[in-house]
Amino acid sequence: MNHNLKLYNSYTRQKELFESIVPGHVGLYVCGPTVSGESHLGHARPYITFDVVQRYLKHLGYKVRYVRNITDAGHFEEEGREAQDKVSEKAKLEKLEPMEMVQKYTNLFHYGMRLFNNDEPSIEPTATGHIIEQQNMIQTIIEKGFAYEVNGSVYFDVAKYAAEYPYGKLSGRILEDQLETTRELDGQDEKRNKADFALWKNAPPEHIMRWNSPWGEGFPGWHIECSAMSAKYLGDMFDIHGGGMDLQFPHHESEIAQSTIAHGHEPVKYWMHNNMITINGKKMGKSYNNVIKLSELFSGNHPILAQAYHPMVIRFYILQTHYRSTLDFSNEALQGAEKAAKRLWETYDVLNKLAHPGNETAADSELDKKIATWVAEFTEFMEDDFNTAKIIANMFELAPVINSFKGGQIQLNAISKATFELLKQQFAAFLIDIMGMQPFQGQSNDKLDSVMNVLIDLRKDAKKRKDFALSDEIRNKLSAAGITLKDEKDGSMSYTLG
RNA sequence: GGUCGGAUGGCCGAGUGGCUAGGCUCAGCUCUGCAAAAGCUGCUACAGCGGUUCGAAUCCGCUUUCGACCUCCA
Repeated sequence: MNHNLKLYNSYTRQKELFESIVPGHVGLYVCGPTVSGESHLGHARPYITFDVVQRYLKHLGYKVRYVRNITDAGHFEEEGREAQDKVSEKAKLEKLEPMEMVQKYTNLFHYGMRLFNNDEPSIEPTATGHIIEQQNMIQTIIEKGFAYEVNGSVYFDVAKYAAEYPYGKLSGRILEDQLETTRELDGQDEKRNKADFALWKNAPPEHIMRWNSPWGEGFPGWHIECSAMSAKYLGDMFDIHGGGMDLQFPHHESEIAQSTIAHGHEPVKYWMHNNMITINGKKMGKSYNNVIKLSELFSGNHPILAQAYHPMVIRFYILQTHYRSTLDFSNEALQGAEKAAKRLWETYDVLNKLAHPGNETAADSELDKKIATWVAEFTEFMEDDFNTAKIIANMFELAPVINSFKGGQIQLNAISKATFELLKQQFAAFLIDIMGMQPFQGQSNDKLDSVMNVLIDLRKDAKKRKDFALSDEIRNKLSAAGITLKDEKDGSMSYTLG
């Protein structure tokens, strides 16, 4: 593979040259959603971020197997309280079958992903569909002596693990701190150490989701699903594991520990973590009760929202910032992103309609060189840890030039045919194929086109007769209907929807 | 309390030891019957205090301040 892709590995805390384990192939695992509720703006970030990652890897020529799970078993545990299953608990409240609710939120999630124009993962495994795999993995860990069973539950022995392996390396924490902060055990506690985490939980009688196991009826612990499913579909050592930074500990740290024992080595070559979306400086998340759901975002139906935002505006807004920086939500920021995204898209349209005269040498070699540089930097920036923010900045450097070609301020022969073709091809490749942008204004169609042509002819005629009252009326009424008419320099007229 | 990461102009945001990031907003101009769009021009920056350096917003230290994780979280 001919590239110089560097990505920031959270595990080593530095940018590393990407080299796939199997030449020509990439295994990518991204922690998917827990479908016990509707996805919100915060969830959009990892899935858009890693969509671009897998798009770029494909662009480089890799065959990518992209696995993104659906957590539908809802196996969470809460310290100091009886283990409970949030999925089944909420289902009772809503009087739905657990799987009915899981299905509903899974569908909503998929709907959102499609609107964002995220490619579908190659495999989207569910936790409930891989109970056997999870049990097998737990069994292996028990056999190797790193897990113990108590009253139908199985726990991972973190202290024993940490004696031999660097537990806490990914999240940068020291186990001693965790072990020392022993809190009072409230009788219920079965763990040998506070830091131990559940691989399998015994299900209390009221628990709806339950499966048979060698340890009795129960349900899998939180972390084991990702380890079991990634190993099944990507092998016990795969290239990239992605997810939100908030999953680094304990989720990903535990994945490393489990897999290391089960397979005898670490499971992942490169760990990638996206930063959070914040609102008023605070992380958007259910614990803060400050989420804006995707459906609210698209409809504008939320007290904080000044308007509705198109999915492509959200995508652009997310890509305008580097994925490892926090990104603060505000109406102002979204509105800025909306204008910028529209202008960029229109520039792309303009570029597509330009016809180069065909000269081999550039009339303005300096401009020619500048353009070639800006275009070449698309690749350079992408390969520097997926810096889409800088790519977009370069596209805006190009925008005035492209528009000037159309406006006539700059002649197209200023640049060579080769440079023009490269510009056109790379602009499309990065904007459409790699960053995954698509048109976000209303799509026109043949019928609308013919209706509009009638109106445009009427207006042209009115203008010719200097009947500006009529020409303005046509334009104003269309504008009220959400259609914008533009008088082009050459006397023609064009229209845009929305 | 522990660990880690930020503080950039009206807003959002990139980034680097010396070279205009970019976008949005705002003002002026060109074009236009008028608009819109587009183009051109302009406007505010690198939290504070020290240090290293010929030179730091960029490296180091301290201070102030915000946040993330340590519990479910993308």
